[in-house]
Amino acid sequence: MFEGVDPGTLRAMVKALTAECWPEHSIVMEPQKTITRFYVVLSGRVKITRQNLNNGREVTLFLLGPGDGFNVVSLLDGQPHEVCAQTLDTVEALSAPIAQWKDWLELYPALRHAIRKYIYLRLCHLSELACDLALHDTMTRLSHLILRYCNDRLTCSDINLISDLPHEELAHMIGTVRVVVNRLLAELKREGIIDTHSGRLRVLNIEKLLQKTEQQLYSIPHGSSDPLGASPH
Amino acid sequence: MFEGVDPGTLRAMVKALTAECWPEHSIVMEPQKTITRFYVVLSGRVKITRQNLNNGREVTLFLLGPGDGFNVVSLLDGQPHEVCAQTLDTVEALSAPIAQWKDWLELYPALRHAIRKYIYLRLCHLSELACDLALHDTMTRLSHLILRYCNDRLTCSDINLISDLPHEELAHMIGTVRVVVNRLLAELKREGIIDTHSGRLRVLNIEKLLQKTEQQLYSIPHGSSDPLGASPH
DNA sequence: CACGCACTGTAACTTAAGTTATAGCCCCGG
DNA sequence: CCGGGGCTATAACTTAAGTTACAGTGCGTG
Repeated sequence: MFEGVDPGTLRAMVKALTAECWPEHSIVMEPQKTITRFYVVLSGRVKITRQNLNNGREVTLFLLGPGDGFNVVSLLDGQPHEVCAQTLDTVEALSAPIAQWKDWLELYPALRHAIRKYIYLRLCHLSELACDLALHDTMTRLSHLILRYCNDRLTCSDINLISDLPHEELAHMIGTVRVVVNRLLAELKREGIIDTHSGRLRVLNIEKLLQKTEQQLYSIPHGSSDPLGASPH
Repeated sequence: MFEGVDPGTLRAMVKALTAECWPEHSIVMEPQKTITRFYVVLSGRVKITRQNLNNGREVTLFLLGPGDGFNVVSLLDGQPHEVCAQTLDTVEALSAPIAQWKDWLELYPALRHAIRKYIYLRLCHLSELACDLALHDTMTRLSHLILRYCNDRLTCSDINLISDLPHEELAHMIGTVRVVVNRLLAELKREGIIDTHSGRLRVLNIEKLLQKTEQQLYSIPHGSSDPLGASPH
């Protein structure tokens, strides 16, 4: 979030920031407050969600951890937003009024660049989410989710932010429901791709997990008169 | 896109802009070119899409018309993006290299604000799309689409940008397929909510269309034991 | 140490929505 | 005025994924 911003600037800013703390599973802000302050998470996780009051469904647009900022729209002169921010753990955060942030943005080019880059990441995340929802089945979406939050692509023994989430929360992140996530995780476990012990998700075989995301490839396309005579299967 | 930017600034900019024109149904740029130039549409429509090569599915992230800009990510120092821009009509556009736009952004605060606001709108649109896909059924999504593109909420006799699109394109905008859109439109027609003549979609009853988006409310919730003392079985 | 609570695990069933197929319509060009 | 291409319309069928229900498991607390 603040990469490339020099320590002097940060020190100047920190005096004007207010520290706040919320217990786990509490609501950080209601829609009408989405345009008053911009927050930076210090510890704990916050989810930005939206609900459908008719059918009780919920979707998580962003899962934020230490170093993440939220209420980006407020920095873009936006209107109040129909989103809800909720904590998943005990959360500490710093915040300042929007007007203050705007002053800083005018004053410090490095901050401007950092925020610009951060907004870019947010845009990417949202378009990823929308594409996933529109183009892929639930298994592919779940695999994507696990892969995306593998913090280290090589070792991949730890899936921070996500590894201890209940199935319900995972479901919200890929636009489905608890039972389906459970079903899919059971399948992945059966195939030795993942493992869950004491409520922690671990990836055992990242190659196989990657294959899962493209499994549609392997399903034979009906007619199946193959071009080169070699019959598959 | 350029609201609030004074004519002097625009005049200064226009000299450095390159005019381009593409025929309908042509590809404007490939993913690797998404970080070289920023475009502003003068006439015609452009769709920003993403595809799933496995199952041939496609989703339209943005439908842009005159006055819209595209390649916003490039202004945010982004990486190349796996999106594809295609024209729906003959399209005229102005463009300039990213570096040029960045200079302008530093020079003209009004332009900075305009772009900021525009990016906000894009973020909103994407989060709307993601929420719709995750939370609502296809009928609700289609109704939302029609309502959103009703250019005038009162008269609503014209659905610009959308009214002459083939069902296939509408389907891409709500993450479904042609046949389903056709089915849903047939239902809306049967109920006298819309009308299609000579390939143009028109809204006849906007109230009823609004109701369609919340229809989940009216479906009786199975058991239906009354709220006043009946045992929930 | 047992009670309750929050979560996981599964099975049986239902349904929305995707797939396949085929017929008809309309406009444009030869 | 005929034929073909692109689009609409509709029906029959299939399936992924959502729903309901209930049993099991583990953990913290009184």
